[in-house]
Amino acid sequence: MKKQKVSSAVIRRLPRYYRHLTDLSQAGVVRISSSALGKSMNLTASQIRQDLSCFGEFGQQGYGYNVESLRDEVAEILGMSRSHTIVILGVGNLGRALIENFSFANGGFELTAAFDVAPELIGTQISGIQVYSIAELDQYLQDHPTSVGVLTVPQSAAAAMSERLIRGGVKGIWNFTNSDLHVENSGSGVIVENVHFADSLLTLSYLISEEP
Amino acid sequence: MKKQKVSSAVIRRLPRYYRHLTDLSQAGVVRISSSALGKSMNLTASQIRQDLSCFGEFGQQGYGYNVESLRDEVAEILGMSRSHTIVILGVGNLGRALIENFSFANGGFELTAAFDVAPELIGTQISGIQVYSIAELDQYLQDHPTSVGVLTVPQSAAAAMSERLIRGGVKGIWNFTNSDLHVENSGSGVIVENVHFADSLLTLSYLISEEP
DNA sequence: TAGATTGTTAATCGATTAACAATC
DNA sequence: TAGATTGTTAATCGATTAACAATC
Repeated sequence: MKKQKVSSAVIRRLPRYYRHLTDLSQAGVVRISSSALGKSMNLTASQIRQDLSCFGEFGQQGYGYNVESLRDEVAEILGMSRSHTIVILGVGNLGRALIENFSFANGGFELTAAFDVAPELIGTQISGIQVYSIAELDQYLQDHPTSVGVLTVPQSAAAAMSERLIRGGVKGIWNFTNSDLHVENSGSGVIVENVHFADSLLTLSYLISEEP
Repeated sequence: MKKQKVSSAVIRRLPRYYRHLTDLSQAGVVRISSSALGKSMNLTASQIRQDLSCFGEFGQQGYGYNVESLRDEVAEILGMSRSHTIVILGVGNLGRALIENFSFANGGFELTAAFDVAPELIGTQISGIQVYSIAELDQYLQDHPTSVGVLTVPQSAAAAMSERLIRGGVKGIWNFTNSDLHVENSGSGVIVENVHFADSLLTLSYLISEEP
């Protein structure tokens, strides 16, 4: 794998490559050219070749790319085989929705625990995942090295929970609270990935409002 | 409001401006300069002035911007005062989480109905929102002009539901299914805004895997 | 008035697209 | 071999940053 800083634009396209290649593979497609893949993904062939060249040489002149092996390469690039572990903070509707319906395993993540403050939830299991008291979080993280913490807590709790996750040694925070976490100054190198529903809907609002 | 095509990069920053200005306003801040706002949002002062200049002149030399009135301008630009209506397709965990916990009203949207196939849900209300049978969708959209449809259905149903929403005359689709909808060829001008959890988590996976 | 800060024009930087020699 | 298609270098396009006259 080449060592060069890969631009964020490229990184954000990688999961789409993975998704499309998975679909193609399941549809039985064995090989594909950059121009065919581009057509199906709404990208130029140039861009696809340029993107992939950040990571290596996966194609063959005159042939194109083998769908399955390219898919595997992208999975590897994305770190999907690294057995990351993940815990969820906040078992409200959204936390529960993720636990019950989101396939962490498909992304190479193992969901190991959930945490909440509600006494009626603590000690129960949801889809086989144990719910602990938030009070046990720090100890848990110490005992169980964890790659990512998911923040599905109320916005008012976001900053404090984020700090505890960082102190607990997570490498990333998947933030569903409608706020910008400030982790730069922690010097921890922790990555925050935001899923801002509200921002997303407002973007849509703008786009439909501008229509003629 | 100036008429120029505004770049997607700028549009995606607008909700963040709105969010930060709301916070500032609630914190009692009356005026702010582009450089101070930039510092708090991790943008350059230039970029902020450049962004805002796409839509008009909202500042004053030597003073900066009035927080509250800039916030109101951004809200207007985002179309938040247009009384958009919205319906949810799919009342699983995620649909329910949105109905019960997401404040559509904060974004200027009125949530008017939900649809599902489950007999035990149809006819009930969730947080005051009536759940209809998916079979009634087309008639409903005909009777109640709707701005946006939210797709929280299983991926297998996404394409069909998307088509029915478009035929029903929505202007936008808020897509939570892990798939790329192809609406370009419908010639309808419908806007799709995606919230791809899986892509987001894979991006995070990449970023934490690259760390030293 | 002097200092601060805007909106805008120009300069720089980065990302996308095009072109093409290499080669399967 | 001839045709197809890659990886990469060069050209273009767009977005961000810097600079500055205008002015509150």
